[in-house]
Amino acid sequence: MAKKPSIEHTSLLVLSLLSVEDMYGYQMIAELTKKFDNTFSMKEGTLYPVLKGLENDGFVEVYEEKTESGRTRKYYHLTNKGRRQLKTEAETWRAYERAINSVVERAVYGASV
Amino acid sequence: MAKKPSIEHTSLLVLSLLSVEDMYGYQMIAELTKKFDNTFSMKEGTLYPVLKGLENDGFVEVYEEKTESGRTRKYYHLTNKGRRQLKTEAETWRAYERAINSVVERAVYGASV
DNA sequence: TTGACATACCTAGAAATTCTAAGTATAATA
DNA sequence: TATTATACTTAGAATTTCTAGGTATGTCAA
Repeated sequence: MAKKPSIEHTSLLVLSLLSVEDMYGYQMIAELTKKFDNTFSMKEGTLYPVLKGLENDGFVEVYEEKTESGRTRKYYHLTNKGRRQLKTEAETWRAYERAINSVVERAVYGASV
Repeated sequence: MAKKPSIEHTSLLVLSLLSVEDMYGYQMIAELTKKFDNTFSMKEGTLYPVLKGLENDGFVEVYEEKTESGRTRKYYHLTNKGRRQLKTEAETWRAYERAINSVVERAVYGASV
């Protein structure tokens, strides 16, 4: 249901996270794992290709930074174009959510014994 | 994000509709098209294979009925097993919805000119 | 009665997204 | 020094949905 491309949960989540602060991939997964407490989880094999796509579309910019320990991380920064995209995707999500709920809320769960 | 099989929007919507009354495929599409006013639409190529799957899983039962005009329709009836499945899928959907929203609601849309 | 259109259902193959299951490399720790 | 945690990457498979056809019947106008 609903053209897949119009929902795009992964990019919506990533753009939302990046609208607050710059983050690196592994950190996003940790953040989401916490919020989604065990129920759902974003896989690395899902995230990294999506990040590459967001970069290609100009929605995020990448820069490398070293920790004190010397480890290198790739930080992602939301561009203005990315922020507009976030707004669009968030609106699409909300419309989709409302539509699903308008059907699900009417559902009758009572056992029809 | 989120194992596809755990969301299953199409079956959630179908089971929800059938929890209220028996319906036939074409009717479900008409119903959903109305509720989703133009934003999303369930395609026949999506619905009918899903109905077949729900039948195989014992979530729905099929029977044929003729209209006064003579046209034959295949009506779908929700079984008790299907009703339990609906409950499960609705709970999964709500958990998923909450999780997504907990991230999206924190998003900052203000242009960072 | 013929053609056009709406209803009603079906299906194969493609497209899109996500997952699995590896792999590489470095830092921390035990 | 070996193991674990961090951090990123990728190929191929799995799953869901869409595209784009197809069949068949009933209605209605010309």
